[in-house]
Amino acid sequence: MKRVTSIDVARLAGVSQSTVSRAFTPGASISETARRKVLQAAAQLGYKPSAIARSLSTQHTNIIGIVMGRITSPFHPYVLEKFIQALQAAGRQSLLFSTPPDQEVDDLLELVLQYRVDGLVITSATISSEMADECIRHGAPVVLFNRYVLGSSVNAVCTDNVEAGRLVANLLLDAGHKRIAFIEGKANASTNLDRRKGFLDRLRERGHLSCIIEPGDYTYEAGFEAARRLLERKDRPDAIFCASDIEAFGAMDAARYACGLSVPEDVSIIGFDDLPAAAWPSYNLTTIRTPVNRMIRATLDLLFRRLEEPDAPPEMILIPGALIKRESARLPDEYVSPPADEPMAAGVEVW
Amino acid sequence: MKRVTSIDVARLAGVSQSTVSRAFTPGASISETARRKVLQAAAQLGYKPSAIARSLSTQHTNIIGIVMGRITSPFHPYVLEKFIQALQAAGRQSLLFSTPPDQEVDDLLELVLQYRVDGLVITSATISSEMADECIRHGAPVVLFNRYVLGSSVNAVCTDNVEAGRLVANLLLDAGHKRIAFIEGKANASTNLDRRKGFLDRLRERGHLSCIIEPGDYTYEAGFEAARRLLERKDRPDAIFCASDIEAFGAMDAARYACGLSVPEDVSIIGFDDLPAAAWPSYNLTTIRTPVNRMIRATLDLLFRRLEEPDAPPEMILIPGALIKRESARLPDEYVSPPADEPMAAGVEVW
DNA sequence: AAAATGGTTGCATACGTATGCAACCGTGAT
DNA sequence: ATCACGGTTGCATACGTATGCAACCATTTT
Repeated sequence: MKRVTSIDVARLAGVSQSTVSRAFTPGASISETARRKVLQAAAQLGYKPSAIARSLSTQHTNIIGIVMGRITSPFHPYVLEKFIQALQAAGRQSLLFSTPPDQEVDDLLELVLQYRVDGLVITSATISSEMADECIRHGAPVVLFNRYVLGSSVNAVCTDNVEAGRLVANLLLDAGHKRIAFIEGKANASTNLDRRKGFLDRLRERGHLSCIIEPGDYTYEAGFEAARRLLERKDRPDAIFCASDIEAFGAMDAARYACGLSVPEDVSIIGFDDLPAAAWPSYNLTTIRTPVNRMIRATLDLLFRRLEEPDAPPEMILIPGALIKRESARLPDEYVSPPADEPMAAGVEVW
Repeated sequence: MKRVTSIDVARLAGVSQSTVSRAFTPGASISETARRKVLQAAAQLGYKPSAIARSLSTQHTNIIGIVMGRITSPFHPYVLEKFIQALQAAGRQSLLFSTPPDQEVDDLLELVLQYRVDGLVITSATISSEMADECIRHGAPVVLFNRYVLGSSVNAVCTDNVEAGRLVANLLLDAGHKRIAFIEGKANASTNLDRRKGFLDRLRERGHLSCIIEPGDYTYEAGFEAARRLLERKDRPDAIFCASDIEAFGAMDAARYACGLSVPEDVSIIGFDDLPAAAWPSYNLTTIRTPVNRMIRATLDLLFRRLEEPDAPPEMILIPGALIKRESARLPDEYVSPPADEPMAAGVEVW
């Protein structure tokens, strides 16, 4: 099973290897007749140029590395699909990595860099500024998606989680809720931390000092159990802000099926993300929509700009979320949300 | 920004380039002292071996191509995550492609092969035997996941959709349902076709000739609308088999919130897949569990065997699904399902 | 002491493509 | 007819690593 190379094609077409190469290089200096001869010979032999050899020669691979924490987390598949298809459309390939529970991102980076990726998108995982610099030094600019590094030494695109947390605090207080609780996401995820911080800060600023905090981990089960614990207390909360929709679903099911309560009559529940299921009548969840599409666009835009100019100073782009008002929470009527991003949907054009 | 190569390291360490190469090749013939010298020099220079150059030299890339129809389809993210992590653990990388709505798999294959992948997993998309042979000829064995090619000329791992369809037919008839309907998945997906075929064939074999078929496309919205149409008929069905869980969720919501019916008192609903949400109390869906974990294991196993022996005759592996009995359907008590695969969960070890 | 053995090392080359450079060709201008 | 010029082509080399082969060394065997 001998591999067919450009030399074989050249021989058959009666030209030099250079000419074969040029026939496959758009914009190269080659006559139409030569190109036709070459392409015909190539087809006859079943020749496909080797991207590996080309990469070695040109010093770039056209490969973008994507490092994703957990692919199964809500809306990550959506992000991944949009990324991949946009990159494909831009003539680039995606080398995908997922950090297993026990592994650090830094170990993976070693591998990623060995494959000489042209650039790198890291989703829902952080890297140190030093590692980012190391990537730059190896010629691969990095953009963080949904994470950022304080001091802004790394390119990053992120939801404004703090501001969104503050918004929810305002809304719940404005609607007259008295006993307010928060169900956390994964303990030290920056998204969770920021949402909590904005929420608690704003509550405190408005003189509401007691907020019960239940631990969670961005799963349905955690939301269910946390809500059950909350709703079985004697000082049962009348409003629960969940750090994610998926936990909010668990919380609603706990309220209804484990505690026999009504939502929002007995307790208001607010989520975060606006997953497609949030619109299903079973939940009809009031939630903060993460501006995924805008984030994806911003990330690709930033990445492509950095591919051109790797040494430009890092940018950090913060995009606001927006409230999507449905039926799971009592909220003031007068509030109107600023225009939200499009919802997650197959047809959305990101690039 | 000069790239640091093995030659630079060799110079600093006072050895030959070959020795540097060997220091990074497990099992190569090199003394402990030399290896240490090299590794130290490499660390000092920030050297990382180039996987590209290595690939060119060794004639294999350690890259597996993964072609996935829609990443956002139910349980695909799960499959992808398991694949990626298992491949990573086996020291291989994943080049991921997703077929956009308008593109054919065959065009993508061209690209995939240019990157000289060592092997190829294709999920929820089919390729012709000719293309599979072409891949083999280029040194990349192919395994289809969740699809197969008739005539069994391509390696494939698949749920036994026909048999599962027959099972559901039996169960619904045994429970005494009279007006039975089927909500389809994506029109010409083989999974949809096979489920329908098994279901209808078995109904017919048992003398039940009338089954209303509503079109669908594997989405919540389609399930919702299809069920609404069904349930507004004067000869309202008393049982609906949905080609997927996600459609079943839509169907249940339509029954409850659009038609004011009770499930399963007024209508039995059965799904397919056993998504995590099927176990949530809001749905509590009776469904056929797709044996994803077994399928993933079988696929990886088959792939790894073919990487060793690319020319072995193709295998087609069919894995049975199992009924997961919950509360959305009236079914005979006596039926006990054979042992099911583990449910989809983060902790499941696939490799 | 000589020879055989096994472990290390370096040399030279292969892997497949891209591209700078010089050579070449034909065309139109002078 | 000569020259300049732009478009094509081939030659030669670079890209960074792996590896067969021969040379080398230290150790053990005879």
